[in-house]
Amino acid sequence: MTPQTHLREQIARLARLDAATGWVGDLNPTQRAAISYLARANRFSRSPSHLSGYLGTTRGTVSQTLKSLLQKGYVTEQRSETDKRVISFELTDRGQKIAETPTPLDAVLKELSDEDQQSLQHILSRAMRRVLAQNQGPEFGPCRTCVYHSRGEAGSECSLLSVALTKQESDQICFEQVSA
Amino acid sequence: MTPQTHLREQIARLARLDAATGWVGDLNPTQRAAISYLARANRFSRSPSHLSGYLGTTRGTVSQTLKSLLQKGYVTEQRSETDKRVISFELTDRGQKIAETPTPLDAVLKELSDEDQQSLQHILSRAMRRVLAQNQGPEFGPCRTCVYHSRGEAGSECSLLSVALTKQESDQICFEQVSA
DNA sequence: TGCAATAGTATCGAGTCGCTACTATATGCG
DNA sequence: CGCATATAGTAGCGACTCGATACTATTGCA
Repeated sequence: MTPQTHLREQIARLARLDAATGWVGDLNPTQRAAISYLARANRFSRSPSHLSGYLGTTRGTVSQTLKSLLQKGYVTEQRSETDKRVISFELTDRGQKIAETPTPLDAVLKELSDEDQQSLQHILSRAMRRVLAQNQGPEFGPCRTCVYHSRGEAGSECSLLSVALTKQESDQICFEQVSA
Repeated sequence: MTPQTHLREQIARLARLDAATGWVGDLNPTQRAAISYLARANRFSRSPSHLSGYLGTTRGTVSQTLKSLLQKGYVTEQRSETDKRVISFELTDRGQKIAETPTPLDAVLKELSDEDQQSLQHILSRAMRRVLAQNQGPEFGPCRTCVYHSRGEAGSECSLLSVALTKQESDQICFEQVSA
């Protein structure tokens, strides 16, 4: 077995074990991942299409996932005014609470030294960028790191969509984001 | 969002994207994980129970997974002589071929610097040990790193099960393994 | 000998997931 | 303008995962 395969198995196993032990209430791992995404994504990026891009699955599957989250009261949906094909989802208080609940893996990662956490962060980001380049998928990074992000006097702005951004919004992730 | 949550999401997303893009033929991610495990586990550790311990799932689920792999010709099963409750699975040539096929994530990890690969290895191992300690599950490390492993003149031996081990077997993983 | 522990399986219901087919809306081009 | 094409989302199918529960067969211990 190559060292890369060993690494890959470790990553997969960590994710799997966290998913297995991290069930909260009636949410399976995918449903929880969807909630995590909605908690981080900005208002332009909370549609089924974007979620499927982030999760690496199809729109059909995501549609089902969101339908069940809707039925269980974790999210609400709203059709866009400007483009009537688009639906934007939002977390309810109940969903927000789930997003803020740490998993067993969170606790373990917190116990690592700051140095280890930073290295891990950097190495995983590098790997992630390469995977995404291979998939030709968007990065979903935060606005503040984007080439279209410009800091004005009264706040920041997205020069691509021509909208003002609050400080909070600059930290949210966006499907259009391109690392500067 | 805490930095740990960000790390956890990166791990989960990498695993998810690899699973999504890494379909080989008619095998889903779990089925592939099962094949990877069987390729690495020694002859004492290739039963449904051990696989379920490794994957963090239940015996019932694993039983189904192995049944479908059996039907599709990736594995064969054999009842143990000594304990007639136990079934040991083995990869067919077809299964072996799958285990040796690298995934997209393998390729990406290979492009990382040797230093990054080593750091990642160490940090993930540390995290894994803590997760397993929390779950009270076995490590499934290779025999050669085990407290019960003793190197004799003609080869190595497992002092727990009292069996001689070939060089190859010392590199396989075992459900009884306890890091020295 | 008898009873608890263990290994594995069957079955159920909810859900994932790729796939194909479908509807509705938007957009580009002649 | 009008029509073709692209895009957003959904419905339904079949294979499968997964937790849960209930079950059989075998083993081990008191």
